[in-house]
Amino acid sequence: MASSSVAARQEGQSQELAHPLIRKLSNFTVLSREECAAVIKATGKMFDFRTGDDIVQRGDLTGGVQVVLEGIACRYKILEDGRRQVLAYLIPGDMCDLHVFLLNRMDHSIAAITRTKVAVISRASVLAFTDQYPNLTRALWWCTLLDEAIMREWLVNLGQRTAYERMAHLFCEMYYRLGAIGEVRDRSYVLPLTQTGLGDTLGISTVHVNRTLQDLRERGLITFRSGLLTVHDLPALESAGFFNRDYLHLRDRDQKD
Amino acid sequence: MASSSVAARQEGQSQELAHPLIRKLSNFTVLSREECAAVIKATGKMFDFRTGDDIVQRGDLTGGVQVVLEGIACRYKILEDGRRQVLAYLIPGDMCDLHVFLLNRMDHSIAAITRTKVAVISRASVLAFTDQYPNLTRALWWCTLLDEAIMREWLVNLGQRTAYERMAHLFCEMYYRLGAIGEVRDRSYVLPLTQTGLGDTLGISTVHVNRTLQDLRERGLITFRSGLLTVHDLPALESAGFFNRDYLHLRDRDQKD
DNA sequence: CGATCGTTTGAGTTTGATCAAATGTGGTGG
DNA sequence: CCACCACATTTGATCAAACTCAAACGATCG
Repeated sequence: MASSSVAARQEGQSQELAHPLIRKLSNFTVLSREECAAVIKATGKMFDFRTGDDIVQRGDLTGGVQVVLEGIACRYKILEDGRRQVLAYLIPGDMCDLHVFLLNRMDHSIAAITRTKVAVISRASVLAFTDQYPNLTRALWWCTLLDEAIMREWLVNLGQRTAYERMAHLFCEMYYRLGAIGEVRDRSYVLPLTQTGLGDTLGISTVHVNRTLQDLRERGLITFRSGLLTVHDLPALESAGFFNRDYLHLRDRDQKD
Repeated sequence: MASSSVAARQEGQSQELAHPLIRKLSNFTVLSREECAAVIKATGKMFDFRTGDDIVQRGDLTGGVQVVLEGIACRYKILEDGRRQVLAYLIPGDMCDLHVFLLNRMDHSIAAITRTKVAVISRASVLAFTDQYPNLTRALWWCTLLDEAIMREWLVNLGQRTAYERMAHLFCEMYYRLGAIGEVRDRSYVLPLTQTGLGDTLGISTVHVNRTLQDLRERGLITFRSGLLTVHDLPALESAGFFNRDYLHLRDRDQKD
């Protein structure tokens, strides 16, 4: 269903706005026609990944920036003994590895959690951006700062909140992030995670995920069935998770509910 | 003692290397004489903060970048009900708020945990950097990517590791970060935290911090007295914390122990 | 020399993990 | 269409990690 909505946008609107990255960068600045063209021109080969495939692996050389066009992916790290922590979810418009500049190798992996379409922008193109398009560079930089803001909130989540609060918070966050790219319909969005995946995200065991989900459901806040999350009472969910959307730095137009 | 070592460096070396920010940026690239001069020229008024003072507060307008010259500070967020999570430690050379570009307001606060000296680089100067010095811009950007890498590891810490492992991991991280700027002597470094502060960092209660510290001490890995942390057995501490320094992206010259 | 703040210890409680097993559910092939 | 398999969810029982509360003890400082 994600793909059908992208198709709809591509028919109805200009190429610029159909490009998820340009839409994302436009949240921060107004890109000139030239800058948009540069982004589109730099967008190279496209790749498809199946559910579960690694898009980038720890230790890989960072060759360029991969932009998610469709689907959802996640960053994660695995400890020697198998424990796994999800670090972020990537939705259309997000970049996998603006780490091109950081050392040569990825210090974590990224996996597709649905069928995911990715476009590559070469390292050379990004370097060229920084040389020629200061405004575009700032917009890209802004993306990394936004990622950071989200990670800070996740730190608070894992460090201070209870399992119940964490889960409520995560569901609120995804509601707003996906809402901002038009992927929320009827107070519902696609969240193709298993309970194990949720556990690896929230730092709790699968069993406890299950009980916490039941708790949220019994209180009438959400339902989560076969990868579809429905929010029945957003204000209640937000207060359950101590959620405050400021950190997402959404533009006003995205903030209406 | 931090301040005396800075003074020593300033006498013995060129002004460029004495500037903590230039030293930090030099980890990523070679700055030209002109770029160094631009950084030094942009370094404006200096401010002193006492232990416990807020350097920046949540909601503040971001006016410019503040660089830590001496001392240690921490980023933190507080929930409505008082729970507090430390998000990062800032040591000399680190920047408080490269968030100048992100929305106007800080979404978290920064506090001095020792007497801290800070220099301000105006927003205009940073914008000018991005217009005129692509190489310098990339170096600044790299700093935010490094911050991100550290935050990712903290996420793993809070999400997956036990209290004992978390603490071991944190002590390893600070050992290497402070070591890279010459602040480790005799396997010891200044870590001016209370047990409450450690708890807010590691997501555990003060009481549990105390017991975990005792545990680490009894096993002969560290001692932590009056703000001085001594590492008695670094390899053991690293394996206790599942620590792998790759994520710090240290240069080889810093990696010797 | 109180007063304040930080550390330490003990006892009881809670949260969440682990282990084990039962119960869906969706797909595949006969 | 059914049997079967793999995988995910749900439930119960037990256990361990970490929290809370309470109190004592130790520094440090005006």
